[in-house]
Amino acid sequence: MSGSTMQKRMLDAMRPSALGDEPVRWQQRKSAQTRLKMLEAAVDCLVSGGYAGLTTAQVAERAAVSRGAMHHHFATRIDLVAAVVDHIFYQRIRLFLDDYLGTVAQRSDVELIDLATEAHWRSVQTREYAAYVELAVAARTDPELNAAFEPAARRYDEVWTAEMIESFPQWRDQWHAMKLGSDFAIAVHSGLLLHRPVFGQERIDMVLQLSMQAIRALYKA
Amino acid sequence: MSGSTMQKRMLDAMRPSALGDEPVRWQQRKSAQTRLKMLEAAVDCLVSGGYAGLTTAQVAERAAVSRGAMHHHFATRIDLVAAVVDHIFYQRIRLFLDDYLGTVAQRSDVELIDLATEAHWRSVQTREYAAYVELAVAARTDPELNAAFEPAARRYDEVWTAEMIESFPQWRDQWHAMKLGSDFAIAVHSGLLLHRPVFGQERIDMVLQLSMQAIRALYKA
DNA sequence: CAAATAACAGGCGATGCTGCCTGTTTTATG
DNA sequence: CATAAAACAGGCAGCATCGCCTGTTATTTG
Repeated sequence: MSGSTMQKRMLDAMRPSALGDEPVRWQQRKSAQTRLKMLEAAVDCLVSGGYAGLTTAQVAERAAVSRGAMHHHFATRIDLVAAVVDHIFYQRIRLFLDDYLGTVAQRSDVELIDLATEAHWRSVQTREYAAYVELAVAARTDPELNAAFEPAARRYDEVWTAEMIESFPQWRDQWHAMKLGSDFAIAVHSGLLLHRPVFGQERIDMVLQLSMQAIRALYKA
Repeated sequence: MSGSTMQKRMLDAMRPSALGDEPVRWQQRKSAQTRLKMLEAAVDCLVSGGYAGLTTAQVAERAAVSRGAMHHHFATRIDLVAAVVDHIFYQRIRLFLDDYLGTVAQRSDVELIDLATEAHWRSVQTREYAAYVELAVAARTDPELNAAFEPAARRYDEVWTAEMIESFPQWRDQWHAMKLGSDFAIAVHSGLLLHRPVFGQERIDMVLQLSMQAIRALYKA
């Protein structure tokens, strides 16, 4: 299984429906470009102001587009939010793969788990993950957001699981352990991120080390 | 070290300055009662509507007090928020101790770690922890809130650490390991809470089991 | 080249929140 | 009992945001 095949399959599975084939018309290209500019501005708003800071006026200002253009692409705020949700999950997959696949060349099987775990820890420190956390937390108390968020989150989880089974056929007989290790890493890393301001780097590193030991022990058993 | 002594010491360390000695005047008692009613209403708002849902109007309505009474006790919204922060940390300590100390009677030393870990997992499933998460996440993007939250969070962490050393003198020589286990449990549990809607109970239980093994292994080493 | 359509610009009223303000009632004090 | 002070009630202006609306420009198509 080549890295590029894996990358293509996962990205296809998570690609927002709005991003179909590459358009040829100038208008459509410009439109898609403006749309992307607004989505990136929305991520900026999420990171700097949280879900409450994701307002149509703020996004329009950051993206340097008029409120009219905003309304043309996203009729209501929740339409924008739904697009941002898809965009964030897509970017999370894309950025993780870019990072991880750049490290796996010429490595042995056992090293891959460590590399994947380390890549995951790096991935939670990105602005995209910060935006994801804002959405995930806000979705717990906002039914409209949750209606867009939870299905996307479930699909992301399914793609993640399926890919793990496909990409590591050598461990197919113990994929339950792989899934457990993945869930474990996800929980530890996001929890560490939440408590980072209080814990500080030193205690973070200690917990990361302990977690890695637990994951390695899981594969030996 | 008796449980009640430990309980008193920790609660004293985290008690909000507003809660001094028990007042005797009717007015002051009524005032403190109203104040508490507003703080509890604020927690309700946090849990059901997130930090953005913590508005002065909503809190006043839930607490069934006028906006004038609200303003009398908390001149500005941020004053209310700061009081809520202290209230939440105090309640977290109080509820955890109520739970944990109710389970430690007649138990051996090694069991205490398991019991404390289980009590901690229960504590993150309370409405008070849900409110804490809302505040912790919002504090990352709201400087005013962070100015009230981070000092309180650090103090909570210090009280927690100091108490661990005081309460388990038999393991004083390996308190670094204890601290690491505590940090680890905190990270795993809060991370699991965030991903609970996607993971589901079964995978949650698996990760909890794996985490407990890692903690036990930590104490054997 | 003309008609149609897509992309974009900006304004308006409604809504909800905040801070402040002026009264009213209840309790404490000399 | 009179006065002060605390606790509480409710209203009003300022501000930001949202959804919707009417124009304007640029591109496509017959």
